[in-house]
Amino acid sequence: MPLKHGLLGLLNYGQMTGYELDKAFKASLNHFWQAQTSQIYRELNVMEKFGWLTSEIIFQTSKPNKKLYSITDSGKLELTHWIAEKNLGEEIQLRNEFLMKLFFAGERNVQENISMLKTFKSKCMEALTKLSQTDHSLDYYRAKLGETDNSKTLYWRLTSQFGQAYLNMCIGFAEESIKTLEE
Amino acid sequence: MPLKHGLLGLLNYGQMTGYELDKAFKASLNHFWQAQTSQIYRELNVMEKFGWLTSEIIFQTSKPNKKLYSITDSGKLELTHWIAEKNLGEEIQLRNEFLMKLFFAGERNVQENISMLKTFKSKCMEALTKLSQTDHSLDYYRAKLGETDNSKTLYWRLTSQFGQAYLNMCIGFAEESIKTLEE
DNA sequence: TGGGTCATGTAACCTGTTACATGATTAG
DNA sequence: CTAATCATGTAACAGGTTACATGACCCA
Repeated sequence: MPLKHGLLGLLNYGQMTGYELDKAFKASLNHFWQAQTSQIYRELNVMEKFGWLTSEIIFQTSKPNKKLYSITDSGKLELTHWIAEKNLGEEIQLRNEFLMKLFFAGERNVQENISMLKTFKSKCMEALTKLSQTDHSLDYYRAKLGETDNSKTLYWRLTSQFGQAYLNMCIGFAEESIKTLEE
Repeated sequence: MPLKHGLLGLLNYGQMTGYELDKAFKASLNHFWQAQTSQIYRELNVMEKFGWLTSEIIFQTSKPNKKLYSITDSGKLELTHWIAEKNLGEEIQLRNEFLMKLFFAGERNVQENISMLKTFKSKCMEALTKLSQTDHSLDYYRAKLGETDNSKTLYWRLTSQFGQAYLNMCIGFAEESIKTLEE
């Protein structure tokens, strides 16, 4: 359950409301996992029932009240167990709708497919730009956590490097494929 | 709906039963999309209700009866529309549980993380071996379709090349990351 | 006065996963 | 005799998506 564990991991850095979690999630984990705001609120309820979290309502005037979540000891255990799971294997599988389209692209003429690959390439280049923005928000969160050493940010940076390597690979693939089709 | 359209695409090559579709799916599309057998049967029912397919029951002695599906004109239209959709964008997003674990790996000691990356690397190398088997089954299906030209198999091969490039990128990433952590 | 931020969700639906069920034939 | 192949699913549950609702405050 990667979404639940992602939320656990973020709460392990400190207490947060659902609203803040949603923003933190989208600023840090979004390039390799996506979640809707509504889904995050739903999962938080479930996780509280599991005993992984506790919540406390903060009453506010001139702003809506909010619910501050904290990770419990049981939640911390769950997080470390999940990280240590030896299940790596299904987790590496690709699920890619673009490749599904490409697979069946033989139904169309070559020109349309070249233009599809060009669109793909430019989307990847856009995404690459956005990823560097993720790096900036990592710096922001590191400052917020008052991290002096690299123990956490090192791994954050690794995931972002993976994202970059992936997108560069996609761009290279698109270029190669376009060349092949142009022959 | 990539699964429905993947099934449409396969049926567009010729009539098949659910059982045969399941095998064809797993032999050709599985490296970028996964589906359970039960899900395939369920989707076929839905697609028939949509009018994308028709089915005919083949009675057999000494073997269970079977249901042979054929794509309709409306199904063919749907397939080509879906391929031509200009939505490329969400389709390129990564969803990777391994990266989620890596992101939060700062909670553990470096040795455990190095060993996780080594496991990751060896799983990727295994997957690379399996992919070359996919190439063989593509040859098998090409022969079955009696394809003389490359119009379809060219695109099949491209998706397989993408898979190879992806896995090689993962292996390189793992090696680099292990080096960084060993410092 | 209109749009953005703050802050919470519910409801319905679609898609994916897991577990289970049946039962004959055929190849080693 | 046993395991695989053939061939079909159902049921329950988990996870993801889409659409909608509420309402005050603040800034331009």
